[in-house]
Amino acid sequence: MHSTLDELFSALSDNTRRKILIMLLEDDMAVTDVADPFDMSLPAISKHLNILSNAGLITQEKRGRVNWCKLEPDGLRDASVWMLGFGQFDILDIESLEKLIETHIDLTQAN
Amino acid sequence: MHSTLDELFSALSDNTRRKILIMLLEDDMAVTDVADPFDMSLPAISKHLNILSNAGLITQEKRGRVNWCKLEPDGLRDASVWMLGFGQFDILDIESLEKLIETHIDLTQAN
DNA sequence: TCCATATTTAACCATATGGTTAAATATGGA
DNA sequence: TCCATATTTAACCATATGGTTAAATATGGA
Repeated sequence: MHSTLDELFSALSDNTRRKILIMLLEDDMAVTDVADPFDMSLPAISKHLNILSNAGLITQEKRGRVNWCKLEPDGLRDASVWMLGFGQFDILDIESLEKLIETHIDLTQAN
Repeated sequence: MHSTLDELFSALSDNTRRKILIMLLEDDMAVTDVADPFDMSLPAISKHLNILSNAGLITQEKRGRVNWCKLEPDGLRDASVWMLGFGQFDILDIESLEKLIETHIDLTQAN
């Protein structure tokens, strides 16, 4: 639950783990299916998934033999907050931020 | 120059380095002054500064005996872009984003 | 010229990280 | 009951990381 910024940024610092996060953006996945596209052993993937869990970026839920992995929506929050707090957010151009907000408002009103 | 996301997130995953970045937000600093608040040897700080440099988060400029460290304004860009691309930006509440934009616009018009 | 100051380099060390293979564990299903 | 499937655990390994102290280097200034 209470993962540190160290754990968060450290979890994000590996390309395999970032790819896994992107995959989980699509849908929840079983460990074996997460491992499939990688040229790497199952235990290695299992370890990566543990690291992502401990960082609070995913959750895992065992149903039967299958351990389902799903993205934790708030996982990136603390990292984003740190970066915002860092005050360097002018790095993102305002237009794309405004678009993001419009999109968000549209979605909000649609619900 | 071309630092990878691995290097970037990895550089951010250490609290000493994050503190150094925050310090440099205030002003450029000499290596010795950066080291001052930390209970750590100068060579250790020197290594941290190298890691930050390689990640593109700071630049160093030697003038005389003194190596001046300064924040690289675009350093966090790639990390932010990845996080935005990840599409999880609803994690930040819209109001604070809007405030950020207003502030930015104010600053822009003031210039 | 010679000492002080600022910083890096070298050599080292303990622990962490990211991978492996082999074995163990747990559940599903014939 | 017994085999297959899904996954983790254990033991191991090479390399990376974050720290240390001692020595080297380079510049400034009396």
